Amino acid sequence: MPSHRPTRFAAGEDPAKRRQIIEGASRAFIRLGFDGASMNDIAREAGVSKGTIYVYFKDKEDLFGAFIEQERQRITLTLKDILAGSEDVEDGLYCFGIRFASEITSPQAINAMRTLIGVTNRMPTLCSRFFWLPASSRILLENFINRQVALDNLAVKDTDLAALQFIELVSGTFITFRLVGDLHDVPPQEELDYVVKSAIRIFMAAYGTSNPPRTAV
Amino acid sequence: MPSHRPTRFAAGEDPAKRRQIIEGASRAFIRLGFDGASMNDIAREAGVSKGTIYVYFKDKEDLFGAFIEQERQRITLTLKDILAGSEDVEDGLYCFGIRFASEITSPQAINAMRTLIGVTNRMPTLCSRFFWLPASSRILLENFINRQVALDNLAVKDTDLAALQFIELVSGTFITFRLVGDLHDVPPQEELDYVVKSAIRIFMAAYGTSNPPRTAV
Amino acid sequence: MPSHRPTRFAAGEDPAKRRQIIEGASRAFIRLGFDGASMNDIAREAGVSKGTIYVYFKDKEDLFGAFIEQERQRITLTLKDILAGSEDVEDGLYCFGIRFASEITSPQAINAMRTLIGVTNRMPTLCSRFFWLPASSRILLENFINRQVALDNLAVKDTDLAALQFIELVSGTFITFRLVGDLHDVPPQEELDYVVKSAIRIFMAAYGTSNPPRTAV
Amino acid sequence: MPSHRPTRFAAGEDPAKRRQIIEGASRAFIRLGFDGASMNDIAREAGVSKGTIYVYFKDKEDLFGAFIEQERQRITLTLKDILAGSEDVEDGLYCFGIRFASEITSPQAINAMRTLIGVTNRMPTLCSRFFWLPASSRILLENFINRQVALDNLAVKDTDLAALQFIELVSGTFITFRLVGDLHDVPPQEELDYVVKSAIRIFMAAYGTSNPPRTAV
DNA sequence: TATGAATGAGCCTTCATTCAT
DNA sequence: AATGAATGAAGGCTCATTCAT
Repeated sequence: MPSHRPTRFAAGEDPAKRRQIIEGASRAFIRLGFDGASMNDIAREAGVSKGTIYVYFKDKEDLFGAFIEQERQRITLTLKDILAGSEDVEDGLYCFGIRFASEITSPQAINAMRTLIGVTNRMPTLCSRFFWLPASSRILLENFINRQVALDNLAVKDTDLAALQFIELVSGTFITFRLVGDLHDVPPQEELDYVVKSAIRIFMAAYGTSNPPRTAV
Repeated sequence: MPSHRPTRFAAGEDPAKRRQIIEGASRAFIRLGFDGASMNDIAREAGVSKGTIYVYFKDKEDLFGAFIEQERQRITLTLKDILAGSEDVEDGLYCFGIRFASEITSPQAINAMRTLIGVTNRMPTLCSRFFWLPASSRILLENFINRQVALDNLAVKDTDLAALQFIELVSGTFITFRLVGDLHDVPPQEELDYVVKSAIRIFMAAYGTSNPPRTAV
Repeated sequence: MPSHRPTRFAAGEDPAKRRQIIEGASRAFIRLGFDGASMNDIAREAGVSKGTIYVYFKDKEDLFGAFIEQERQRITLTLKDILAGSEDVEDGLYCFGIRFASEITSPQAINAMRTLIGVTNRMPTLCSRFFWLPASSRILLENFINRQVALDNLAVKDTDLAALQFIELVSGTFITFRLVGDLHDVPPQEELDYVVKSAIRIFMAAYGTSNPPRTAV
Repeated sequence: MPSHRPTRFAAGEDPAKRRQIIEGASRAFIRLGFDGASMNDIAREAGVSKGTIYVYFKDKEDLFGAFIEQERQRITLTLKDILAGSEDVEDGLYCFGIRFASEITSPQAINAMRTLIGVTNRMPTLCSRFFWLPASSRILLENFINRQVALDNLAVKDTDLAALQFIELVSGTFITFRLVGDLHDVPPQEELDYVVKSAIRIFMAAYGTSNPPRTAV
C-alpha cells in the first residue's frame, strides 16, 4: 500500500479520534459534571457524532473512565520527575512542595477531582485508581527522605508517615479550600511560597539532624 | 386530649415527618449522589409519597440543601466544645486532634462532603457554607494556641497558619483517603492515635518552647 | 326544636355552602379555565376545604357543570323580561337589542362562554344546554315579532329567521370580537347604540310595513 | 442517486414529518383540547415518538401554535379569491355568503376556533392573530361594496358596518350554533342557501338603490 | 360533618442509546 | 465507518381525589 494513502483505521481504533473524543468529553464533564453533561454536549464539544462515540466507548461511564484516566496520566507525568536532580534536603523539599501543590490545585486537577468525587459511590474503582496519584508522588518523596536519612541529614523513623505529613502540610489547605470554593481565585504565588517554606521549617524542626531554627517560626 | 398526642400538624410543619424525609433523602443522596438519586428513590427510602416531599420542600435542590444543612449542624454541634476543659498544651492538642479527625472522617461527614463536592459548580453558596465548618474549629484551635502563647508554652508567630497546619497534620491524610476511598474501612483507633501523636510531636518540635523530644520521631 | 338553634344540614345539603362553593369555583374557572384552575385554587377562593367540595360535588366536572348552570340561570333571569312592557316596534327592538347585547358581551358571560367552549368536545351536553340561552331570548323576540305582524306593523314570513337575524345584527360583531379579544376593552355605550340603531333600520327596511327610511343608511 | 429520493433531512427539517406531527396534534387537540391532549396522546396519534416531536417543536405551546397557524393559512387561502370575477351585486353577495359561511362553519374551522378560545387568556397573541381571518374577508367585502356604491348599485354610508352586518347575517347563526353544538350535524345545503338568500334580501332592502322587493320577505 | 395532609397517576420534557442511511 | 434522527424510559413536579383525624 502506498504510504501517501494512510491506512484506514478499523472502527474504534483511530487513536487521534479517540483522543479528540476524550478531549471534548473533558471539557464537557469539567464544565457540567458527569450527570450534567449530555452525550449531545460531548459530541458537539468533540466535533464528532454521537454514534462515533459509541464506537470508541461502551457507554457514558466508560467514556468518563477514559477522561479520568487521562487526567490521572497527565498529572502522573507532570509529577514524574518532581524530585529529579535535587539532593539538598531543604531545596528538594521546596521544589517538591511548590510543584506538587501547584499541580494538585490547578483548575484542571481540581475540576477532575470534583467531578470524580461526586460519583465515588457509583464508580468506586475509578475513584480509588485516580487517587493513587498522591500515593505515587509520596513514594518518590519517601525515597528522597530515605536517601537523606542515609546521609544523616534527617532523622526519621516512619518515613511513610513523614512523607505524608509533608504532603499534607504543603497542600492540604489549598486542596480543601479549592475543592469546595471558587476556582477563579487561583492562590497567589507568594501564599504558596509562604506555606511551603513554613512547612519545611516545621518539617526540619521535627526531623532535621542539625541547626534547628533558634527563633519562633 | 392527652398532651403527648397533639393535634395534626399543618402542611409541611410536622417536624417528625420532616426529619423522616431528610433521613430518607440522606440515604438516597449518599448512595447515589444528587443527580443519581431520583425523587422516587428518595420517596421510597423515606417511606412517604412524592407529593408529601413537595409539601415540605420547594424542590429537589431545596431538599438537598436541608440535608446538607442538617449535616453541617450536626458536625458543628459535635465540635462545639472540642477544646473545653483542657488547658495543658499537649493534652489539649490530643483531645482536639482525635475528636476532629474522628468526626471529620466519619462516614456521615465524608459522604456529605462527597455529595456536596459534586455539585459545587451548581450550588456554590451551599458548598462554601458547609465548609466553614473546619474554619470554625480552626478558630477554636487558634484561640487555644493564642492562650498557650500567652502562657509561654508555645512560640508561634502566625497562629492562623499554625492552627491550619495542625489540622492538616491531624486530618488531611484521612480526609483525602476517605473522600475517594472505601468507606467500609474505618481507620482503626490505633492508627488515628498514632497519627495524632506524631502530629503533636512535630507541632511541638516546631512551636514548643521547652523540652523538645530528644529522640528522632 | 327551638328556632334559635337552626337545623344542621346533612352532608352536602346546605344550600348556602353550595352557593359559596360555586361562587369560588366561578372566580377560579373564569380566571384560569377548566384545566388551569386546580381544586386547591377553588377551595381557597371559596373558603372551604377540598374535602367539603367533594361532599357537594362528585368531581371537578360536576362542579364545573354547576358553575355553568348557575351562569346560564343568571343570564336567563336577566333576560326574562327583556321585552316586557314595550309594544312599539322600534322601541321594543331597541330595548331588546341594547339589553341583549350588553348582557351577552359582559365579561362574566363572555368568560363563561370561553371556558365552556374550550371543553365542548369533552362535555358536549353541558355545552349545548348553556347555549339554549340565545334560543330562549329568541323565542321571546319571535313572539314579539308575531304580535307586531298581527298588528300589521311588520311583514314577516319566517319569524324564526327574522328573530335570529335581528339577534345576529345586534350582537354577532361584539360576541366574536370579545370571545377572542381583550376583555378589558368593554365596548363603549355609543358604539353599542350605533350598532343597535343601524340594526333596527335594516330590520325595518326589510320587514317594516310603512315609512321605510328614504335616505341611505 | 435518484432525485426523487433525496438524502436524509436534517433534524426538524423534514416537511413530511412535520406535517405528520401537526396532523396528529390537530386530531388530539381537536378531540381533547389544549390541556386535555397529552404529548403522549399526540405522539400516538401522529405515529412518532415523543422525542421526535421535541425535535420539530420547542414545546407543547409551540406545537399548538403551528396547528393553529396551519388552520389559519388554510382558511385564508380558501377565502383569498372569495369575490373574484363577480361584479353583479346580488350575485357577488351570494357567492361570498355561501363560501364564507361554508368555510367558517366547516368542522375543521369550528374545531380550531373551539380549541383556541379555551386558551385565549393564556395565548392572546395567537388568538387575535387567528381571528384577523374574518377581518381580512371583511375588507374584501367592503371593497366590493365600495365599488357597488360607486356604480350606484348600493347606497351605503358606513361601508365597514355594512360589510360586518352582511357577514353576521350570513354566518352568525351558524357559528354560534356550531361553536357550541354537535359537529356531526353539518347544516344542510338548502338551509345555508335559504339563510344567505334571506340575508341578501334584507341587505338589499336596506342598502339597495332600486327595485326593493315588493312582497314580505 | 368538615378538614387538609397524603397519595400516586400522570403531566411535560430530556437524553442515553440504537440503527437506518 | 460515520452519522444523527428516532426512540422511549425516566426525570422532576403537579394535582384530583381520598381518608384519618
